[in-house]
Amino acid sequence: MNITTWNVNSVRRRLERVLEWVDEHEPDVLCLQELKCQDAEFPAEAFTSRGYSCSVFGQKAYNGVAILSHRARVPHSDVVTDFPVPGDGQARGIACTVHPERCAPLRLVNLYVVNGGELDSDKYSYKLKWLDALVEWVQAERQRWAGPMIVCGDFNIAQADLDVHDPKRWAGQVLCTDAERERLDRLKALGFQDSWRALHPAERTFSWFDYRGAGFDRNEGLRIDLHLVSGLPPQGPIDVVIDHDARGRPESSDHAPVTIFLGP
DNA sequence: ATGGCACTTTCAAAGTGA
Repeated sequence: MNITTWNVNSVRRRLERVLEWVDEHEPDVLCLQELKCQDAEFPAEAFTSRGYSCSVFGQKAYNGVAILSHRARVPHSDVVTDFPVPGDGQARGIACTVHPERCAPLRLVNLYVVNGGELDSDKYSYKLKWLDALVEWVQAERQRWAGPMIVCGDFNIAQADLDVHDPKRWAGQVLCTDAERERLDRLKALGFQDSWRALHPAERTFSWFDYRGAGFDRNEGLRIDLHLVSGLPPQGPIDVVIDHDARGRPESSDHAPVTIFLGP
């Protein structure tokens, strides 16, 4: 069983790249962020014809999240959207239960965390408020659901300096502030572990690279796309892969797809 | 301090991203 998270930076603009990747990797579950389209514009047919069912929470021009799962191998159910701040007009959260053939059902949360703009902006204060609401929401969800849970997505927070190509340059900048990191710490304190970091305790690798300044070619980026896992079987994730090949292709998203592999 | 690049809206300059 595997679950991919990928900020695609416009699903319509990126459709060929995404389908190419799906055909190559045949993921069981695909969590997308930054669709940048409304539900009706989501290219569902391209995915349903490949065997996936699509749950979409879209928005015009900005944000937008979706969970796709292979309907034969891993059907999904019990979809909820519009959290953790219901009615804010920002499509940033979608959750469901996935039902793998040979493991226990798993609650899956797909997030596009607020970016935050500049430190002195309303966007940044909203990001902190949104993260506070997220901690509350996940805590409640954890109480509703006793089984394994994964919270994945584009977190727009580099948790530690080891997740940053140039920590001095990024010190105190949005995505790296203590206030954001403190909220991510509180989320993890609910019983979640950053699966990639748990498997690679000292490695400096990134999931996002700026289009500007040839960030990818210079390996200058941030690791902000995560799978936080809770209540998995003792052996935990078998592997987590950040697909730099996909990021390096022409007309790619500025984020790489990140996939967690769970047994069996 | 600023721009670099990419995307969307609705046709062109501005807002957003990270």
